[in-house]
Amino acid sequence: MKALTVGDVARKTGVNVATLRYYERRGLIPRPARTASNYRIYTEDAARRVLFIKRAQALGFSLEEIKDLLSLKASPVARCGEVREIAAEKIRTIDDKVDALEAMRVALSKLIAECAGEGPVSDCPILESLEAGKPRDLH
Amino acid sequence: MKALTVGDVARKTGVNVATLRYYERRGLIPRPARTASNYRIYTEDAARRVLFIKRAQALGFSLEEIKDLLSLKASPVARCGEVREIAAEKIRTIDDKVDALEAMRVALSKLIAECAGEGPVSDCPILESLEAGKPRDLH
DNA sequence: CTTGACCCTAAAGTATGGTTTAGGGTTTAT
DNA sequence: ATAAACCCTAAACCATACTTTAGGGTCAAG
Repeated sequence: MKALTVGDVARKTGVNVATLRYYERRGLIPRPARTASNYRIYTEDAARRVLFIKRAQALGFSLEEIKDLLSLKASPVARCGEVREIAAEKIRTIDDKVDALEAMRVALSKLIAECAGEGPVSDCPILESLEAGKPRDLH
Repeated sequence: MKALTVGDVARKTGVNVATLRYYERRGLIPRPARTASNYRIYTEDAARRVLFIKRAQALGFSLEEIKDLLSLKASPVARCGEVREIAAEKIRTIDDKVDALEAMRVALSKLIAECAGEGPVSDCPILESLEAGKPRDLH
């Protein structure tokens, strides 16, 4: 396998070189070998690992969770069920976020529906409903 | 109207006293009058304003956006349509977030469906799909 | 008159995921 | 041999919304 510089890995994976060094500090990618002049030397494996990280991020995993996923992946005794449970838990937190956003959406839609969009803000039903003493059924 | 200390307002609104001082620094609530010993003296109005802020936050508005809403509210020339437009724009960003979360959810569900939850992680389809060279139809 | 509950300020810390800066070597092409 | 393009480190900075800490006054009850 051929040697890659930090810039090569950055280009291959689409991340900033500073980000690669940051991932290394965070323990998400192993410390690579170094040249005599102290330059990092990566293998293709490192680039693959960065892509793993990016994909997991796209699925909503935090760097800490990805770190857990990676150590699970490297563990000889870990069971597939553990990974599945992490994914299932992530779905639950996604659902919670969606529910919260939907509630906001519904509340905002109601307010907009009440607002003709005309007249001064002193008559604005949206602002009015945000004021104390007039708690509409926003929840 | 009777005078309220920062602690009174905190209790009435359910926020931390440090948060009230923070809102003041951020320009979300006006600087209140002070006693001879430099204690903040609030009116009921201030408490109402804090509740406005909390409600707007619950609808997904950031402190900066709430600041805009508050100045619009105080403006004699502002039109109700401006508030409506801000709310409409907020709905659009909420929808974008929901869409992104739904996409994650779908992708994770597919992965979980593929995983029997048994066997070592070396055979885990979830981890496999996150690896390079095996980009399933996650999007 | 002392003690505990409150108040004050400025500054630093928390969490998340990076990016930017400062200051300084190395490698590559011309 | 020199300039551009890269590499290195440590530390600071960005956004968001607060909380915590440190060090120090004030007020009400007993």
